[in-house]
Amino acid sequence: MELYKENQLKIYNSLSKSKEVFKPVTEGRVGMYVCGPTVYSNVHLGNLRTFMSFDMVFRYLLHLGYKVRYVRNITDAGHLESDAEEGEDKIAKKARLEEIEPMEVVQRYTVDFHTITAKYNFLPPSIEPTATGHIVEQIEMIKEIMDKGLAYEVNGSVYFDVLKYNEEGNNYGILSGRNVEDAIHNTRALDGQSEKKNPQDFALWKKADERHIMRWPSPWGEGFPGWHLECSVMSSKYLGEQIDIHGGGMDLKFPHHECEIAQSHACSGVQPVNYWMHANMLLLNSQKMSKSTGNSILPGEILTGENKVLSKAFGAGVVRFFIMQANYRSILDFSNDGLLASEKGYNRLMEAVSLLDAIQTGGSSSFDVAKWKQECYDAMNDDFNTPIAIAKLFDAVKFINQLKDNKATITESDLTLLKETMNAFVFDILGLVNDAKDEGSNKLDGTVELLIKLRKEARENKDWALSDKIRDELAELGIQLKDGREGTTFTVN
RNA sequence: GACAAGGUGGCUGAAUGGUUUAAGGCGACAGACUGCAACUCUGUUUUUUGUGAGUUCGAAUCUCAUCCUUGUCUCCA
Repeated sequence: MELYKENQLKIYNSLSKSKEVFKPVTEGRVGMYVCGPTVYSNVHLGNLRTFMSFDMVFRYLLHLGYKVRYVRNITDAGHLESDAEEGEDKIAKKARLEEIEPMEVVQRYTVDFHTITAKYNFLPPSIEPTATGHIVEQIEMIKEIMDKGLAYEVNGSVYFDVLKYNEEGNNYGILSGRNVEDAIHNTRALDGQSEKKNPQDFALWKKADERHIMRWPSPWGEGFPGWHLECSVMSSKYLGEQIDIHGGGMDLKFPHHECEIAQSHACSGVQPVNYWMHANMLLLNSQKMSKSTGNSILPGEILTGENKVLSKAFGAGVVRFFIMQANYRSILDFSNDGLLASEKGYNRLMEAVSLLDAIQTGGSSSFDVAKWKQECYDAMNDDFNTPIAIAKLFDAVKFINQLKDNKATITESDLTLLKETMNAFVFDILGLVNDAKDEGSNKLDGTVELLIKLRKEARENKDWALSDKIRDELAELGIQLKDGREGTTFTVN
């Protein structure tokens, strides 16, 4: 029997602002859409956290036995600059600065994005559609919205008529809690000579001026699609009119997701998303990340240590563990101290998992493995509460260490259950990787074993100066010797 | 200004009315181990939940006020 039948998953729905029992449209299948990266620069660390949260959601749904179609788009059409660079496309701007083709920029940062997500052990989505690959569908959707009378053309651009949409009994603002009247007051002063009917209307299609490189023909002339349209188009194309889960960063709630709801609802007449999930933001050293103040770091720079923010390089598994120790809906403070603490905890967890293969079984168990297992699932079923799940894993770590010291006992069947559950949660669900695993080569092993042997001889001769020299200099190289009852072992840090 | 998400121990970070005299990780302290350490293990430790009122038999959890942080305010993940 599939695990989802015995686990009642609850998800916090941003739309209702409450935890709801998860019930997919089609039993046993889940359609999930997550707003993907804009590929005109390296993926932002905060963005990576969002994607990592949904990678965990994807993993847990798969673990529960759902057939999941996970769609995460690539925004490669670029968007307008919000500052004085009027009418210029972000990707086109970058391309001009670097004197290369726009699609070259797209390609470079798409590859970078895939490289980074692979390093952080993300599962690839089921479909990764691009905005530029769906221009035809986007034009079709605009036509459909115009046919319903909810969009209008001005000078080669098409805008969504928000006021009319609301007059027909809809609620633009249903997700973000904003009301349309306030929006008028807040934007009127800034938006004097707009060609829009109302300031809160948003663009579905934008006319391209001469300088705009990325452009496509349309019934309204040459132009490019509005930012919000691609997600409506691609989610309905691959997941249908009503999808189960739509995810993204908190910052996308308004206007992006609000506009998505309006566009999709205008076409289909139904609420397009059953469960809206929003991952919270990330701070760096208790402050917002900003390139201009230097308070920023790229995901790749964490792994190499080439940055001014952290004292050393950290493995992808450590970073992932650190992020999973916080709830996806909480603001997370990324810091050197936080990572150092997580690294220790992470190492303890991994050591315990490694120990599982060498455990002796007995006639009884001094730990209720079945109950513990259920508690792990209960944590995940409660809106993917990974911090609690990890706390539970450390209950098992303590037990495993007691087993190693023969201070606890376990039966054969309980050990099998313990191993299965630990591996499922640590590797399949949390997606952690054992950073240290593949670092030691045979040559290194042999060399260190030789030094351990020399040190052992020195110690037998009470030559503490020599034995300490070997120990300390190896430590400086990142090789830590561990003197145990049955001899000396080592780990590579 | 409006809307949204938050403010919990030395740090990180759970718990949304009573089984929590606030989980787990890190740190600190003590013991075991060690030639001494480190590692590891075992045990102990700290806060009364931004501030001020209120509701309740009972509040971190609900209400009100106030301060602070972060995000967003229409083409910026």
